Amino acid sequence: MPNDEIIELCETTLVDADAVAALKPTLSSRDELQSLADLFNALSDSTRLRIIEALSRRELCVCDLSAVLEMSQSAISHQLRLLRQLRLVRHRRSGRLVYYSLDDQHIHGLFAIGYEHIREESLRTSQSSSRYLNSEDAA
Amino acid sequence: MPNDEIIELCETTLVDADAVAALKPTLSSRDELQSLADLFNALSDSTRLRIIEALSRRELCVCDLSAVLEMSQSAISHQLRLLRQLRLVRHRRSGRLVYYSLDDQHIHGLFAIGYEHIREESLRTSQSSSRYLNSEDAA
DNA sequence: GTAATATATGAACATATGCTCATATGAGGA
DNA sequence: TCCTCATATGAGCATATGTTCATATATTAC
Repeated sequence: MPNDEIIELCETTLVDADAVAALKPTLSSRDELQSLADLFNALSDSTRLRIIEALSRRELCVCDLSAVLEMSQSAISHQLRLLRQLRLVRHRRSGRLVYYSLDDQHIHGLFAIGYEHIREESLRTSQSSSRYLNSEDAA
Repeated sequence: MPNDEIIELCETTLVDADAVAALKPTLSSRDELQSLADLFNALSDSTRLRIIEALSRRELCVCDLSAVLEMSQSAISHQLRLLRQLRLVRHRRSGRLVYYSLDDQHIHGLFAIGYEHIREESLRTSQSSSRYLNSEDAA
């Protein structure tokens, strides 16, 4: 692939050129960060999170998942495909049924930390409504 | 808001009706999972991850961030707005410059776990290419 | 073999998203 | 005041995404 086209972004002024130069080589590669982004992207949709939470409790076949989420079988299957491709779920066939289960221990950790964030965030916003700080950006 | 419209999804057959009925009330609310999804969504784009990683090293003004990422000031500003609204970054004004920094300890944990996943995943895929399992879903 | 059923998948559609471009805002210096 | 510069933001556009609908595939029962 044709890498490194000439980038002309010299519109910007540097405030701390040394810091910028020192920082750049220490950052992760774009590929790595893209993979990370793909992982988080799998968790960025509430339907997929609902699927993941349900599967974290027990293995389920597609039709039961469909019933749990009250969504169409097709919608569930499409999302399962995505989760499968990212290796976040595992599947096994049993006759006509296909059972899905979680295939990643990291997900529990990500959920746990995510929940901490949500909880503290709801605290923060309820505080800031009765306080003088950060009246902006509350959208 | 008009909640609970009549949902008719009885197209699906239940395999384990008891399990489904038992599982449903134990799951998180849709609002909670939507908030979680919003958080992960903020991390689901590589530009934003690059911004977050840079800010995790040091506070930066917009123009230096722009230089570090080699992207336009406008693109960076738009993404910073999103991160600000989600309270993931903090900003302070200094004359004409605006300095941004990370405003969330959870992000480090999310990054760490995410990286573990990536690393193991790259192991798994390099293994499976020389093995007989999982020839499918390798996309 | 055929029929029935569980799941997978392609196409289509509406909506969301990330960038660019042009411009607005806000602060400092003349 | 007027000008300059750093940042913010709205509009527009191209692409991505989540769902539905129709249909394909795979397995069991007959």
